[in-house]
Amino acid sequence: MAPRVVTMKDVALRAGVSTATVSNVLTGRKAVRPELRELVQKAVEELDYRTDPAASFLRSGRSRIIAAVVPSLENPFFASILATIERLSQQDGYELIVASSEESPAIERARIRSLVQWKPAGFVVLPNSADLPGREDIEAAGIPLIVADREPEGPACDLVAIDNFGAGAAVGRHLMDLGHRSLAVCAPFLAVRNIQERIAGVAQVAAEVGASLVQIETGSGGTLGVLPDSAEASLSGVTAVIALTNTTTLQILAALTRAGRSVPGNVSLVGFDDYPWMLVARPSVTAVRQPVGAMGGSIWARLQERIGGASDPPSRRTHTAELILRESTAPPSGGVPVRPRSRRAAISES
Amino acid sequence: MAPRVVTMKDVALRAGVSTATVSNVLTGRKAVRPELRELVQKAVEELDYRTDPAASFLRSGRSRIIAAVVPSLENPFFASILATIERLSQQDGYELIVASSEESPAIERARIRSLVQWKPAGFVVLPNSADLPGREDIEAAGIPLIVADREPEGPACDLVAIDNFGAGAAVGRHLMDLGHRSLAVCAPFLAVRNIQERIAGVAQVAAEVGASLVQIETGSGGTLGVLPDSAEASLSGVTAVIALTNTTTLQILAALTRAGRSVPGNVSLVGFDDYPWMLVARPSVTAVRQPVGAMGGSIWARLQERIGGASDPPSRRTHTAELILRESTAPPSGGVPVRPRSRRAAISES
DNA sequence: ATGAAAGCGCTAACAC
DNA sequence: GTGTTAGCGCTTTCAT
Repeated sequence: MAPRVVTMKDVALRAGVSTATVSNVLTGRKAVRPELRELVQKAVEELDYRTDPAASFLRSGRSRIIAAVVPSLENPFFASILATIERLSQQDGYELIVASSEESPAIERARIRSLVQWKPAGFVVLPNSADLPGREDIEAAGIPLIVADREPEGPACDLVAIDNFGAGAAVGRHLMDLGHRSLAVCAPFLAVRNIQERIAGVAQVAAEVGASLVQIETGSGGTLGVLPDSAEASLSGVTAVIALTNTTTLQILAALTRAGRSVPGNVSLVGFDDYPWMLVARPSVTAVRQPVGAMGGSIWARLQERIGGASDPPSRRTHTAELILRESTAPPSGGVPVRPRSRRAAISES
Repeated sequence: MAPRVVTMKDVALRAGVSTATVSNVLTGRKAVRPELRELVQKAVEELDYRTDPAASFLRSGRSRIIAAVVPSLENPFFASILATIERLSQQDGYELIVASSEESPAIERARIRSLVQWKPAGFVVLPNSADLPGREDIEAAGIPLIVADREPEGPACDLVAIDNFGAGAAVGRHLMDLGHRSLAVCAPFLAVRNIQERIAGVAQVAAEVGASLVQIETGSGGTLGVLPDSAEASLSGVTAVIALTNTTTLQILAALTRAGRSVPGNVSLVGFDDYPWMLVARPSVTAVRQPVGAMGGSIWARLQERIGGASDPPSRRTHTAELILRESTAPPSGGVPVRPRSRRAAISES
């Protein structure tokens, strides 16, 4: 079937050197005289030799694999970040193993444990909860780890995220400027760090002008699942709703529509994450845009440094989100805007 | 760092058997006396032993990895299928390596070639084009391959797809029933097999009643990229537009909105793939729903059979798509529907 | 700077 | 049915 597979020995033979030298040329871990180096490279070309990852993996105890664990492969936010990491890591000769933690800390831990077996060159984890179970497994194996999106509790680790507080504050400010004084924030789960920070941002701005703020937990039901009764009730008392995740944005929009409330006439809506459909929705949706491409880039950049042996203290890389103003936000019925609107508003610097 | 790693020898020692027996218990490739079997399992538990995939991989020449190559990780259609495969394969003890072919046959080939190195237990490819370059590499390595979504030219292979012709026909019938006689179909590229089949389905129904049908190629520009002028012009002459992919659906909806054409008053729209946002768009979008979960399930089921050694001839598994009727389709201005509408219409059986 | 040789931990032959 | 043994192809000492 396979027409005889080319091994390193064949290359060594053809180049007239030892396998050790071939290995040194290929891995670059030891200097080789330029002439031999070229001889080897020529032989590699001619034979179309490719390193057997299995043998390399077994002997060196490390694979050219990057392991990524995300809460869901279907959520476009995670998918975009994975796409960027796949593209970049692939260019550097790594393959990407993906695992979904299905929004469950227990699964997250199990998936990490089995991925550690593969001794990947690096781990990228977007945690479900503040725990990050499995962190010890990764660290015990001495594998570099970059955490993104949500910051776990415990000792500092390399983190890539957005300025959640700033994003929340920008949304709050926008709504205050429009004259809203009665807000609701919604998320599947409120007890997550990034959600808490977004809420804190909104809350600070609201407090400055004495606006009220209710917090609504929608649970992890299907995207368009029915909201809890209490949530529906809370929603009815406010003039503006802030959806703190992309799934919540659709959920709330559907709920408001079902309840017959016109947006933005009756209630304003701000969404999280910016997607093409928000432009074709009627009204188009004002939303916070997270720079997913840049985040993926930062994750890979930092992971590369760690794989390369960087041992500096853990760093936090914070990206700036941007509020995209569209039609779903307007002054409350009878209210008046305090300041003029611009089409975009940068949220913060980092 | 690592507190001494548990090897198969340790397990053998503790259970008082040979490593071969341990291996046989673990892989199940050879029968082992029940008592010993239990002894080994106990030792495995107690020592928390896990097979080193590197060594197993090197020796057996096959890894417990599934390789999946898709045109894009960000397109939700592909993401959903990957999510299902990840979940199912993970349950059976495989890890999933994903690769994006970036809609390019050249990249597709390159990615497949480097993945073949990992000697995965199986390949899943959703091809970019009719070529499926890289197919030889997979087959030469004797690795089972399941192709999905688009059928490649050349010798038959295991395929999982939808009944594209039936889907197109159902859409066509729906629009004919509403009284439309001037249609347009749109896709990024028309020269793809599944797109051609969808068009053929529409065309057949259109021909039966003498309706006109124009084909528009929108190119692979950004989702909401501007349409070519010729496309805009073609669009202006029809009373109904059928978007044949999910990206096209958004593109066309945006273009129609930009052109100030009301949907469905001025023009009807049918989309492809069914997403939550289609429910909150105004008007909500009539669309063809592909059973992505079931397709992922079929892919994994067939791949498992092949991994298990099944050598029956290549099979085609065709799933039935479903037309979800919503607000974006209506009789053309001044026209009258020929038959009453129902909320759903099954497209075909398979 | 280079080569010789020793395994990495496991599975597949083979002998019993 | 079980144990013994020989590598899988590479990377890594360790001499030279």
